[in-house]
Amino acid sequence: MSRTVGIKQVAERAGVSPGTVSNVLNRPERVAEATRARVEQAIRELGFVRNGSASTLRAGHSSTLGLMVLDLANPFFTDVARGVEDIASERGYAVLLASSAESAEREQRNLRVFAEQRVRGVLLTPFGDDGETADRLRERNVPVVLLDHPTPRANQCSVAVDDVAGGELAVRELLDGGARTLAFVTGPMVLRQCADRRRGALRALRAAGLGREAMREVPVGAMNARSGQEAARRLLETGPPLPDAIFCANDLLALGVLRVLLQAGIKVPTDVALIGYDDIEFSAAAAVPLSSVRQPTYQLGRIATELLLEECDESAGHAHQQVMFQPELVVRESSRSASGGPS
Amino acid sequence: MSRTVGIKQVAERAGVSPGTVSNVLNRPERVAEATRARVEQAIRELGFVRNGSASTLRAGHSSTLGLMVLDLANPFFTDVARGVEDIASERGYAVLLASSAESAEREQRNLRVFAEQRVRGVLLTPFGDDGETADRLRERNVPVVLLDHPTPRANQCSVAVDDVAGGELAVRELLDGGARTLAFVTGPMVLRQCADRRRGALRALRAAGLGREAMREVPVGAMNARSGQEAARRLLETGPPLPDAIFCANDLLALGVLRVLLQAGIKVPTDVALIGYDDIEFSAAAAVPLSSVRQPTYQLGRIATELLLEECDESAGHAHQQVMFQPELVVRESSRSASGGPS
DNA sequence: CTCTGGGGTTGACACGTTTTAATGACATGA
DNA sequence: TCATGTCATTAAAACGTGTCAACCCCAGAG
Repeated sequence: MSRTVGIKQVAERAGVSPGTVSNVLNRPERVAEATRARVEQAIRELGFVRNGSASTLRAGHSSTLGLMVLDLANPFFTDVARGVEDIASERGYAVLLASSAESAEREQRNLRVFAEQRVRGVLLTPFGDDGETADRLRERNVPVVLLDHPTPRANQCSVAVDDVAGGELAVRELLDGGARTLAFVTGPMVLRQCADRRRGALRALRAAGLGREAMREVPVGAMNARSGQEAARRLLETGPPLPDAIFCANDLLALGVLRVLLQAGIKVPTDVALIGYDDIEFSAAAAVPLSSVRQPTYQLGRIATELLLEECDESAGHAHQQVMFQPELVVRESSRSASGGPS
Repeated sequence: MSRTVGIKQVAERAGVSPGTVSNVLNRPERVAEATRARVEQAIRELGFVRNGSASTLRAGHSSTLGLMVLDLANPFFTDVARGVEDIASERGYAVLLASSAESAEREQRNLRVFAEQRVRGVLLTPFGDDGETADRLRERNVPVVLLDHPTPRANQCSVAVDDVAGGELAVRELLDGGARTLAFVTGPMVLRQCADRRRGALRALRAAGLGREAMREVPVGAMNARSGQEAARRLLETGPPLPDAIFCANDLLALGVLRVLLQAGIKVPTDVALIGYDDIEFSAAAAVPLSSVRQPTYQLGRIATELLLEECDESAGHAHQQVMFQPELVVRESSRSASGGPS
């Protein structure tokens, strides 16, 4: 029935004061070789583990970062998370991982948990794009880096990929394949990712001399495969004249769409061309290997974390940065038929 | 330059003592209607957020659960995590999510973070199977529920799926399809999942009157698609007589294998049959829809969390349970050719 | 009138750590 | 011998919350 072992018990065992133990833990250089060894042995013998809450309470903030993504089930975000964790743990930070599951309510709830835990900083892929959420955090002196979300404002860091350019790349590819009528399968427009990719798509249309009526929009509630299937069914039901090509705001959506199309006996890309976004690992292995728009996912997480830690480290004068990567088109089989597509 | 707002500031503003504010937060029924309203308003006005570290410090434990999985990039585990988060947040608990990335060192490091944060309990998919890790946690009075890991020991809870039965199902399916020589693509044998599925596979072989030499084992370092590709390349390189069928310990491995086979012009299932494990969402959408072994993934997370919370709630006399689900075979196209397979 | 009881509220302490100013030990130089 | 300085260690005071015994007030009973 060993009582909880704290810095005090360690001190007693090593024959020093609690303050010295604390010094061994935090500024080992200030303590004499011999005593340090004694303390360290006592720590091992007692199996002491520092009480993080007490440290946090005393310091006013923890050594934990909060990472909030839109959807943990999306390989895109787990890749980002890998990048975040790698850097964070390298620097001695732990990561509190949470998913807003594309719901404003869950986002707020999770941010409250972050706040209660007094996380040192937050990496946020916001659900809405108003920036209000981030502002509220900054008011509380919590550094925030926007993740996969650009910002025009100079008072905060952000790391993002140019989704307008990406949308343009995708649709240009479809148009180059010969498509003249399109469908855009997308999640809710409050998601900046969707809105920007749509803008890019429209831009590509315009550049090709087509009006926006050439692209039918098929909005669904979430950015996952299930919603993709729903979208495809809706497309099939509402009219036989299928579009020449479909642009999905997301690879998950695209995989769902693809599945339903194939089940309905529709050939991809011969009957309908298809392109997704994110280039998740599974896209290359799909029934018809999926063309997509690749982003430097892992890098996104790394860079964002580095910026955040730099901002947390008040010693260094930190200049806010808005990093913007360029996406890259990955052409596989789904986007244009071997013949060059319908014309 | 507002000073940090704590229970004390709230008390002052509401004209009550700090103790009362604490009561409003933790035992609202003990405080009179009118004062409660006043306090709650003060809380809103000041934007007060309870300091979790202080609570934790005082209480001796947080209201946070630790969840450690083998691989966050594996949809199997993100599904489990969804189940965990749903139950946890329903009961007012937060979830500290960590991935051991199939590395003993990372597992230990993350568990140390859990320990420092004084998590209330841990859901653990252990990397090794010796049970020592779980024991050490229990010594510290941290309730542990083993997740996706059965235990014969009556002194702890566990939730698992019968992987031996699953391995048997998978291989029997391949044998029923006419296969006589097999390959087993698997992660390291320290992973219980791999070891058990292998045992099941061997049992199926025996039942069919075949010796263990009928199944060639192809071990790889990790349970992901990249490793699957590596395994397939190794199979292709080492000899033209390919096995009739391949059993992968994991859908991720199977997707990797599938990809390389198809690239090499090998027809699945005509030339080689293939079956995976987990039935992740992407398997159905693969180039050749993947046969697999389905587990009640989401349920796994839910039940495990319920058990853990029950164990944390010391008031209720908690009886340790070992829950074991049965897996289910999902036959798609990859496991047997339309003709009934080679014979 | 006093006594009793109970609901509502308070004040003070404890939780485990970090930090700061103070203390002690010891050597050096005057 | 004493002043001075350096280095290692210590004692004590926070940090913000939860708990618990004590307290106050008022109603109802005697």
